[in-house]
Amino acid sequence: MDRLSDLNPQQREAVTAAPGPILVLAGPGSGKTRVLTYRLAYLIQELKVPAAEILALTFTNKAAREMEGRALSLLGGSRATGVPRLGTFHSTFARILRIEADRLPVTRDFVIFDDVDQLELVRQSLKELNQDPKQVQPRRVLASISRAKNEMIEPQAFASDTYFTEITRRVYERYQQLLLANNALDFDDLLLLPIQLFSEHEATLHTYRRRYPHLLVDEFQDTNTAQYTLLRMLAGAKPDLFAVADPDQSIYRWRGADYRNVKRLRDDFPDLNTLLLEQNYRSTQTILDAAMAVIDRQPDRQHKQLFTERGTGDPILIHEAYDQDEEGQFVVEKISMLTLTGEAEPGDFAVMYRTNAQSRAIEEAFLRAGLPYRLVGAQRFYGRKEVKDLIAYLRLIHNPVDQVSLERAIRTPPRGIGDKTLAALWAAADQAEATPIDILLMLGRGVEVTGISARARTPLAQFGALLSGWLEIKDRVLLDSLIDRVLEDVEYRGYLGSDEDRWANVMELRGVAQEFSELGLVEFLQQVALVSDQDTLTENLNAPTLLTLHAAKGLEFPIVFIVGLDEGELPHYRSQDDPEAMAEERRLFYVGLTRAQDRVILLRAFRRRSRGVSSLTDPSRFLDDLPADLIEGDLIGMRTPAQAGYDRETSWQGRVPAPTEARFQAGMRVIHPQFGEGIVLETQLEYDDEEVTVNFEEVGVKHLVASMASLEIEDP
DNA sequence: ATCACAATACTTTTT
DNA sequence: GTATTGTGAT
Repeated sequence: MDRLSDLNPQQREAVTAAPGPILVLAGPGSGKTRVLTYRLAYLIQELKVPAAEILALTFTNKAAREMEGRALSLLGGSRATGVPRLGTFHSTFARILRIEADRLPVTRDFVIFDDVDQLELVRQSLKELNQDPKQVQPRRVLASISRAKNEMIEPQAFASDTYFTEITRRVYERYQQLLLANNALDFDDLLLLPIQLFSEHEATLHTYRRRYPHLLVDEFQDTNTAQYTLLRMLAGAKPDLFAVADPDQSIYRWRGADYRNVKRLRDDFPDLNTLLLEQNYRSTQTILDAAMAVIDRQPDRQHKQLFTERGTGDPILIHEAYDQDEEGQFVVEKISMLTLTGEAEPGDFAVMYRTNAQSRAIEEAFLRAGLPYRLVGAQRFYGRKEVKDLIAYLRLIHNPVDQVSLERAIRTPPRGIGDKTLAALWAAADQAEATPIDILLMLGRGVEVTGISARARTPLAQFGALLSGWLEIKDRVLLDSLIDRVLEDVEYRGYLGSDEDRWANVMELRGVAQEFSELGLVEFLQQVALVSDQDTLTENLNAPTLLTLHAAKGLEFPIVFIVGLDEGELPHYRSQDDPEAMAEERRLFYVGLTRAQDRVILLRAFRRRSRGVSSLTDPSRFLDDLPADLIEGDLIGMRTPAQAGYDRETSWQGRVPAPTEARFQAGMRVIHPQFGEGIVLETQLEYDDEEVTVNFEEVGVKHLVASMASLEIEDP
């Protein structure tokens, strides 16, 4: 292969390794995706493997598409041997399930339930079990069920040692029944069912083993038990398996990902060929040193010496803003400055945060400045009400036993059908041993149905008539015409009123449907369920990108801002008492740092608003791990002992009464052990403390808490 | 009986 | 700031 000279010796060794079980342990920015793509091309061009025998699995659609693009350009026009199969775990096995639907408890028209639909089923199950949704949180139950499914634990095997787990076990059982009754699968089923299928029908497993003797896996450290099991099944005893992994970038533990699968792979394949990629092609040495300092604090971890030939580069800038609004303002100002001086383009910047909710303050800063930005994810397009409404109609038309969609569609827009009418409809369906859809269609034709009152009949019959019209044309007209007809029939535009934004979303979805006209409703609905908007990054806009640290994995930017480096935010407070979760927060910070090519700018806010209340924050513990010689900025030595504040607030005796009078006054000269002398600009009494703004001669304006910052009034 | 609006509780990360 | 539940008007 002529392009092999593009690679360094380590990369070349990996790409040209003899077929067999191969694990490439790679650091960030070491060209993982590149190696994976070259391997794909190498198999086809040098080893003459028919492309159709290669199955490449990724976690995101973005990664799959990127690989596809790179591979195509690498292979040129030589695709005579077919096309490699490239896709996410979920979409790949969803496809296989449709092919093998005869052996499944669902038909090949099954729909995929997203988290909102799943939650609906959990609520329904809880109601049937006479559980108060206030006492047993549906979200918790669902999370617990999902965890079990990722670990391949069936309802019967689910351990129920507490009241909560017993409830969960029963809900789990009922939830599975409801899914099947709706002819639906959830995300976890897309992996679980293939496992069941393969273990029950060995011949089928062998068919797929023969079809794809060559496996490629990206981000192997993110596999969960179900995914690992599937890989092992497909791999067989003597596999050609090429996996790339970076355990330090494992950030999906909450989704069942287990980086220990890397170790399991070693145990399961004793002849595993493990290769290392340590040279980094992305970042400056300063950034790598900082990142290593952060990740080396992790216990039980093999040290990786990351190195680059890019030189030292700029120090890492740390800034403490007053609150989240000022944090956003600082980001925007910094970007404007660096763009104006010509040091960078708007598209060179990324702003990363722990939670989607944090994007708001940043967005507002951009909006105030009148500057454009790109937002990844956040308010998910497919999660919007208007979008879900339309999808509910389409799902109902495609799969009439989908009761979750029926309930949603029949209620929106409001047409005089409420709880009582629906209850009557379900009851009538039960009695007639038919589906609610059958009853609706009958009513639509003017047939009398016992159990349906005169009052309920009119709106139900009207809806039934509309439905029968849609079912009749669904196979004859193109997808976008079907959508137009539905929207028109239910007067959806009128329902939205003058909300142009929401109508625009509906039209955008119609636009996506238009692209799927050829492929049809099944493919469209699957796409809608499995493709998240995390993947829909508009490439052509030259503007800063706003995204979560999770969404940032696999990407790189010249200049990276990470905001919200406060205790409770990053690390997130939900990870506080679980060491494994805390370790993951650290890896998340590591991932963020290593996205940067040239510069990293870290921000934290002294005061932060969450849940409506504004409170003071402590700087993130991760800031302490950055070597002093790599950083510059105004936070150095600022970290306050977190416990000092806690002790006072939680003990009864030592409770400090709220100061009734400010000790400091504007204009006073004060002295601070670290910051030196300064003048008080402003003071403010805050529930049990005094907040002082001081302009220090040496270090500029600082916000301090009087009781904690040993601030002294200077004698005149 | 249904629907709009107000009050209330809750808030990680994503296929 | 948002999802869910409760209440009062139609």
